[in-house]
Amino acid sequence: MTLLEDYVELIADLLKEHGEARTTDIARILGVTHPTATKTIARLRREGLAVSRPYRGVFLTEAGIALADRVRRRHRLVVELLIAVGVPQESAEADAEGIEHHVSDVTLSAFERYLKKSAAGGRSLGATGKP
Amino acid sequence: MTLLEDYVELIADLLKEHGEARTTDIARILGVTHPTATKTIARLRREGLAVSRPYRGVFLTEAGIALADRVRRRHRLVVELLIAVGVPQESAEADAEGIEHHVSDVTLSAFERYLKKSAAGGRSLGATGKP
DNA sequence: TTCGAAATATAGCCAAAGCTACATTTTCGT
DNA sequence: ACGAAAATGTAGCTTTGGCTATATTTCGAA
Ligand SMILES: [Mn+2]
Ligand SMILES: [Mn+2]
Ligand SMILES: [Mn+2]
Ligand SMILES: [Mn+2]
Repeated sequence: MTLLEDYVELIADLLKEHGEARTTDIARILGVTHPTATKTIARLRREGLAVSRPYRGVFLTEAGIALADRVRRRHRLVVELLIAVGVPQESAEADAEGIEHHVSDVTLSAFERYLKKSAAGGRSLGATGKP
Repeated sequence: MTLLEDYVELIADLLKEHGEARTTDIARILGVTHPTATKTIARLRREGLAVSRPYRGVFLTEAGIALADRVRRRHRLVVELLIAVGVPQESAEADAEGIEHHVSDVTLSAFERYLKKSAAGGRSLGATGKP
């Protein structure tokens, strides 16, 4: 289940890394068929998050860029939190993809505080191996 | 977004507490309209998780009960984990409702280990107030 | 330059989770 | 016992995220 937010995040990445974001690449990377990607891109346009012309790539609007930034930050914090409490990296990456979309701002702030604390003195908890 | 799993969990609770699970109560508690609840209950029947006869209540099959148990346990662990890392209780309860559906078994095991550890010696991290 | 491959577009279908509107059946109070 | 209120059922619509099949356009290699 790839949400609209994930498209925005990926498109921002592709634009930064390759200067372009093509439908085929988006579909392949997200593991969906290209009509599915096309339809979602149409929604991005409708909602003012992206612009695109037929047979040319997709580009983000200011609003799209802002959303991508927020989504990416939240994604990273969720992965880090999961790893910090001892979730194996692979599971953390996989589960974060779903979990991230249900993390409120309040919860995200708590994650940030926790990560700051555990980066400092929290040596006894989390992904430090077997007891 | 109330998933099938949440219906099963709630129906199990209602059956345990009141001996019956009525469509109206299910709908009211989940905050959906009754046709939505009815439709989901039909899916529960189709998938062998519940039985029901017109105008009588809903009951869970063995499979339904088993699912309810797993879902409830996972729900509780997610809430506890969130609280343990410092998420305010209200946000923990609210966000867990969405997060729970994306927590794999591996991640859930990690949550369990973490909670066991932090119950023992992890006094410096989590919901212990301001530093 | 041209033709085949790759990319893109479009049409039409599905399931889950939601809604409103309306019909029917139970239940309950008088 | 009866009628109104409550509960339940049903029809039909929406959105999001999927799919397959088919048409069209663009691109690249010979
Ligand atoms: Mn995601
Ligand atoms: Mn993500
Ligand atoms: Mn839930
Ligand atoms: Mn739940």
